[in-house]
Amino acid sequence: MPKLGMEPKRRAAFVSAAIDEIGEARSLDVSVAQIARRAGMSSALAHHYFGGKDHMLVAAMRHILTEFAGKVREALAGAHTPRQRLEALVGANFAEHVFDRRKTSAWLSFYGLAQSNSEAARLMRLYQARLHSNLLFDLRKLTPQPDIAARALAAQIDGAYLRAALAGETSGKPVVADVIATLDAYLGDVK
Amino acid sequence: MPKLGMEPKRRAAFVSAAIDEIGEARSLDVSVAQIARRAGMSSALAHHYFGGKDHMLVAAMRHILTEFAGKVREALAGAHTPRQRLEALVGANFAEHVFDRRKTSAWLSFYGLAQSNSEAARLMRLYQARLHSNLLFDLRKLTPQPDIAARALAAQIDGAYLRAALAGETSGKPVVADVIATLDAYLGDVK
Amino acid sequence: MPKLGMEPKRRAAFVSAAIDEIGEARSLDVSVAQIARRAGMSSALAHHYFGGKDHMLVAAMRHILTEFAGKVREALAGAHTPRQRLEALVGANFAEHVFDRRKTSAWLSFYGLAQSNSEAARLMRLYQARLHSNLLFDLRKLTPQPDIAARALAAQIDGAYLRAALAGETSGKPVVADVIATLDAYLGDVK
Amino acid sequence: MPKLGMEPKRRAAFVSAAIDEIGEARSLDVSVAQIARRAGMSSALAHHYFGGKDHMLVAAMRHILTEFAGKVREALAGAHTPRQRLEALVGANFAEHVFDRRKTSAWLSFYGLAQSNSEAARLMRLYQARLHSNLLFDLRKLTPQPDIAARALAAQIDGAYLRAALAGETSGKPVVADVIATLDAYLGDVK
DNA sequence: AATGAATGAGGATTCATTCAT
DNA sequence: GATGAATGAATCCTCATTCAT
Repeated sequence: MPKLGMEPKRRAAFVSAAIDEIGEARSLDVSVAQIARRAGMSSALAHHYFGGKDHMLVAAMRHILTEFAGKVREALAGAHTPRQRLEALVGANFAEHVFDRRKTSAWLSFYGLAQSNSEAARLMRLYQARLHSNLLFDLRKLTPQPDIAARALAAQIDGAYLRAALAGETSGKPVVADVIATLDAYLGDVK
Repeated sequence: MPKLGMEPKRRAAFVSAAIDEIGEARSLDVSVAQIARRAGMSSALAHHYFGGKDHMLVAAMRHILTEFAGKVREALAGAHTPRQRLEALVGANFAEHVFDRRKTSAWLSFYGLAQSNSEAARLMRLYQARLHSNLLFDLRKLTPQPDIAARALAAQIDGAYLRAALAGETSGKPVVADVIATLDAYLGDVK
Repeated sequence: MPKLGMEPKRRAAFVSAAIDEIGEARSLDVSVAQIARRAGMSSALAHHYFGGKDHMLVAAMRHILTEFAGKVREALAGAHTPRQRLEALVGANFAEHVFDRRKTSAWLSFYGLAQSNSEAARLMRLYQARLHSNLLFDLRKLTPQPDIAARALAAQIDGAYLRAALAGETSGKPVVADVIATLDAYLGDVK
Repeated sequence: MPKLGMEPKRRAAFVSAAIDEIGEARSLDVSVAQIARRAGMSSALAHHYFGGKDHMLVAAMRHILTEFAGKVREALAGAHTPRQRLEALVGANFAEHVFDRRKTSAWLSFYGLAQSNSEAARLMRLYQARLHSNLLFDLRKLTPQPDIAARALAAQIDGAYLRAALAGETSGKPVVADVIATLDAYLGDVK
């Protein structure tokens, strides 16, 4: 059974199982054994690869973040004007792929983890910094006060995500319009 | 020994100890025994009063919410125009009393609880509904599209709170200005 | 079932069960669960009372030592001349009660524990200091060089105990004569 | 890659690493993985060579014993009279090479192993028999009661080693004089 | 020969919860 | 009403050992 070079695959399987399990349980209180069972491996192997439960959870968080960053990059690649890029960015934050029930649930749980685990906190700050910087980049070209608008939009995006996730919304579509409305308001475009 | 009428005081002591403990641990993973020790009572008594750990956590959440609602009411009582009331409302959400480190930490942890505990979810929805309705009440008098602005402000308030809490900010002051800026943007008041 | 003031009895039961278990297994590699089962209680209670496995093992070591000290005191109480006292002391070290298979086995295991556990090391030093001081007290009255004789006798006692215990001897009687012979040799009494 | 005739070297490396690891941990509770890591090989290879952890520990014990026997033989080779031989023998038991901290620590741990592992017990008996027989050989030429003196000296040697090792002494020198004093006492040589 | 991969078994420890007093 | 006593269940983690390569 044991083959060479399995580590990356096994790690990915654990991470995926962890996200599923957390998403289903709607809590980080899932046992390593449960995750391992779902991944079809032993809990001992999980420890072998990750060194501990927390490291595995952080790996799961990192995975979600990396995947999300990729989607954002794709979305931005298809946009050309600053306005288009901003709309694409907001859209990416509420895309179906991101708004999957299991992932929103896991993400909300990570807010808890980020309070007590420094590596999780670091990842959370990384996410926040990226979002803010992405917004700022294009807002600079559209308004003389890009900073305040960037902070407002970033906060609204996170808050709207939080509210929608807690409400169990399955689509982020309606929320996108709300965020764009704030963008318009800041740009002074009365509709 | 046991005095009459002690129950409310004891319950309050448990709730207060729970908030402190959660705030310090930055996690809901605190044991009933720890909370009871801090409260100066036995863990058995905690069960006697609350019927279980989760019920006690929900009671703590309810306490924070009730206290917060009182502060909001006070703040609104001192305001007269819609504009003043809105500013007071935003201010109340980031008042020092609310932005205490232990409370922000507990509140963020409750986001996790609200995902798996239906009573906690109910309280969270109650909070959200109140915030939205408070915003809407005054926005109605100021703009023809109060709904979208209310949703935007509510989301920004929650998101900003989240970001500030995660960043470990000790004051909510700077954030207030950001939210008011969005209000101005929606009202078309260019500064 | 739970009664008040049970702690001392329970602790004693755990300690006794621990000695039996260690003695039977001839090793400190016994699980807390095994000890608890033998004591008729749960392993959780063992942790409640002792705070951890090592603390329980040290308590067992302390128990053996305390009991032994009592036996020595008794033996010395019945002796009057220095010579009688020395013989009584040597006899006490190899008395049947002390030479019980389970206890010798546990004691040998404690030599291992004393290497890595500082509290066990402290107890071991206490035992050694007591033996040496007891020997010295009476040798002072019998020889001009009591120190060297005390060290010799103490070492022989421990070494003989070790050898007999490893050999699985069930009686310490023969050994007593050997130690007394050394005493005689030091006192210059040719037999 | 694998070279021929490597087995003896690899085995020796494992044994040496095991002694070091046990000596450092001051306990037999060291994992095969730790030992293998220190030896620069895989834990699987350790099993391949020794067939199991206990066999490896016994091999380590045997190694210490064999090495020690060699030192004793060397020491005896340089001595000519019975008295010289006895002094050389005692000296060898507390020579620096033997009294190395890691080795005393490992040796004390082996007392534990000898209680539950029959092969280790056999080795321990072998050591004891050798010591006794070496002492007896020369004592026969010096005293009419060689037996009792041999037993006394053997016990004192082991006991003194035990006490010195537990006390963390780094030199066995002082102890040698004590043992010789007992020899003198038995031979009736008053100093 | 040598190892990375994998696991089953077991261990200490924690904890919410129950119950007699 | 209040608590010390007690536990069953569960958790994370470790480790000796096996096996395909």
